[in-house]
Amino acid sequence: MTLAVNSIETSPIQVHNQKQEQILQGAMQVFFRDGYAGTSMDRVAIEAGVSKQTIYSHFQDKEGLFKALVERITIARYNTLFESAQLYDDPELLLRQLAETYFLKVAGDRDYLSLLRLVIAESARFPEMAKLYTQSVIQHGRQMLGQYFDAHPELGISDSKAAAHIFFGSLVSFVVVQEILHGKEIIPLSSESLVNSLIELFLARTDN
Amino acid sequence: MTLAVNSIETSPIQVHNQKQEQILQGAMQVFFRDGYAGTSMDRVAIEAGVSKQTIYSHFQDKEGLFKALVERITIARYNTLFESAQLYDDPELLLRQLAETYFLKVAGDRDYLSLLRLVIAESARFPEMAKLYTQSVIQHGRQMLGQYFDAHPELGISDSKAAAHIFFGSLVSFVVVQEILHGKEIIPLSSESLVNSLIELFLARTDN
DNA sequence: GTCTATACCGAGATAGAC
DNA sequence: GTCTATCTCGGTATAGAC
Repeated sequence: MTLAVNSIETSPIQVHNQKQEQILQGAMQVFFRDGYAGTSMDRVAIEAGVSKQTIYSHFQDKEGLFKALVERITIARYNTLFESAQLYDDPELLLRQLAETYFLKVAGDRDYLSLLRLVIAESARFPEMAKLYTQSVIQHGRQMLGQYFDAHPELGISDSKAAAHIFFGSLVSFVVVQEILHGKEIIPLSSESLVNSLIELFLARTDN
Repeated sequence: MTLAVNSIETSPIQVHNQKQEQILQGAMQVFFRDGYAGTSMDRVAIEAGVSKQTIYSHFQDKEGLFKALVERITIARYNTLFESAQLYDDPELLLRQLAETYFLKVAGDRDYLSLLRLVIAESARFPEMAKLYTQSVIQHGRQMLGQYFDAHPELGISDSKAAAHIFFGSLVSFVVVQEILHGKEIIPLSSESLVNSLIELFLARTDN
């Protein structure tokens, strides 16, 4: 019951979280590269710089570590995806900014790409994970843009939800095809020309 | 050097291909369900109804079996994806038929969905496989539709390649989100409303 | 050409020292 | 709480009988 007031050690809780963070950092590298089944706990231990037993003292088992990792990253990163996005009233400005934010934060970031690939890869084994991703990312974006379309009838969009899917779906499939499926080495297509064509399509009725 | 004219055995080549076909059928079930790293050769042998050694006599190793399987399915299935599609001159008919063909053959077929998921999942480990898929499926569709757009300037499409990506990308992402990422349990969206909205967008300039 | 049996290694998970 | 050492099982791949 002695109080170690002069101890230079950080508090137990701090140490706990620091270790967990360290483990998750290493786990991310390996899971993102090798997938769930391809990842060995030995490699995670090496990559994180801890022993295997330390991992098992912080997480129940391999599945628990994996779920904790993906949930953490999905929520942390995607809840802030469009937080910096200003809701311009001008449609062209808004659409352009949404697309540029998405390309900057997702297509340009290896970790985002790896997470997307991993969630798709494990969607059959871990359906809850896929649902969390869909809710955090897709639903969020679709609802926001759908509401915007509803508030701007001059765009002449009859089905705002479907239109929002088309907009974000074009961005997602661009990333999937060009970056993940190596499309940029086979069918070059710049993100700028995609965005310009999207603007052209969605604003066709206002230009006339 | 005797000719076994009365033999009731099938020819060696026949037997060879039959066994290979049998192995590939079993391998497909397991690889599609468990992914590359999650698949064991024992399970493939059980599923295919042969011994493990038989597999190794027909294919070099696990990697060779996997590559042979995916190449075979990708080429066989996707080269015939749009072969039945009639090239209607009317834009609405054409777009509608392309979308319906895609949904019928891809979204409605568990094997197509599994192949797409698998190719994405293994795109880092097997980039050549991803490139083959991109060439056989994406490039094929984009080129065909891009040429159609170029031949129909009345649609007012300035960038035919980007527009073709938007069209097919919306279909692909619909399948990825709704079917693979379990979106249909979270954000219901019918394929009909998607197609109608696509038509609305792409034909906006001809309606006026 | 196909089977059964086996070699050998690396996987996930745990015991026990400190 | 963290480490080293170890258990046990299932993995890929092969040897040898028929």
